[in-house]
Amino acid sequence: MDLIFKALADATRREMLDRLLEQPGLTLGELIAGTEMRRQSASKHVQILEAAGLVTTEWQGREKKHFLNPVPIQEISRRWVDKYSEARTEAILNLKQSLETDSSTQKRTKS
Amino acid sequence: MDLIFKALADATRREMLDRLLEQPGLTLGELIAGTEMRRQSASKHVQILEAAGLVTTEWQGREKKHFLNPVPIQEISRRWVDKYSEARTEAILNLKQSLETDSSTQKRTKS
DNA sequence: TCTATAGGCAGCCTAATAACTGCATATAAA
DNA sequence: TTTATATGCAGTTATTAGGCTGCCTATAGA
Repeated sequence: MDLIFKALADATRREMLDRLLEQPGLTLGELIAGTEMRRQSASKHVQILEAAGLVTTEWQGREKKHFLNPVPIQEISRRWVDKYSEARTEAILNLKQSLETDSSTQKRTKS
Repeated sequence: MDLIFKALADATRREMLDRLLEQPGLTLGELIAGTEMRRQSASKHVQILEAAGLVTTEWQGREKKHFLNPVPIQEISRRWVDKYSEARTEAILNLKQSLETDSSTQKRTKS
């Protein structure tokens, strides 16, 4: 799971996933088209995405086609995000409680 | 959005969120109880979580209570994860396609 | 066969992270 | 009022991350 979160932490990599969502099968060269990035940098990003299972690849001759694999994202969503959804109601209750609490507890103007 | 992904990229911070999910209102001292981490390190993590909107705080006297805010996680899920869910069917089709493609395209044994 | 193209791998450099120490401030309790 | 506790802020250091250059291999096409 850590690999997935780490992979998603970088905006460049999220953009790559977006592009692969729109256009499955892009090659490395196509992925960097229109960007300032060097091929080698993009290659490292792809490695990280592959290690996280977010991208699969397929060689066709000398070209390497890249495909998005949405499954890990969905697993994170199902196994991790969902438990926080259940907390929503409780969180709102907490908030209400704080608001109802005497506002004199809000000292320490510093920070 | 970047702040949220960055905040979630660190396992220590995800553990903090887990603890705040289970026990809302923990203080900084309570948060580091049982860990090897120094208070100052935890404080920085909390700052990052606060900046991402994942944690809200409330002063009570000299104590600072911490609360999980699950909303940003849900927004990410709704606005970002969901679009990848729609890709699932298509991704499976892509996979099928690759499998059906002549396997002789799988050269380059290296790497 | 020769040349151009697609990509991998290694190494280097810089910036961002995450941990720590030391010191300061605010509140609580004796 | 004095002391202990809860936290903040600044600065240092080590590790990680992301980008680049240089060079190598493999395939495609003339």
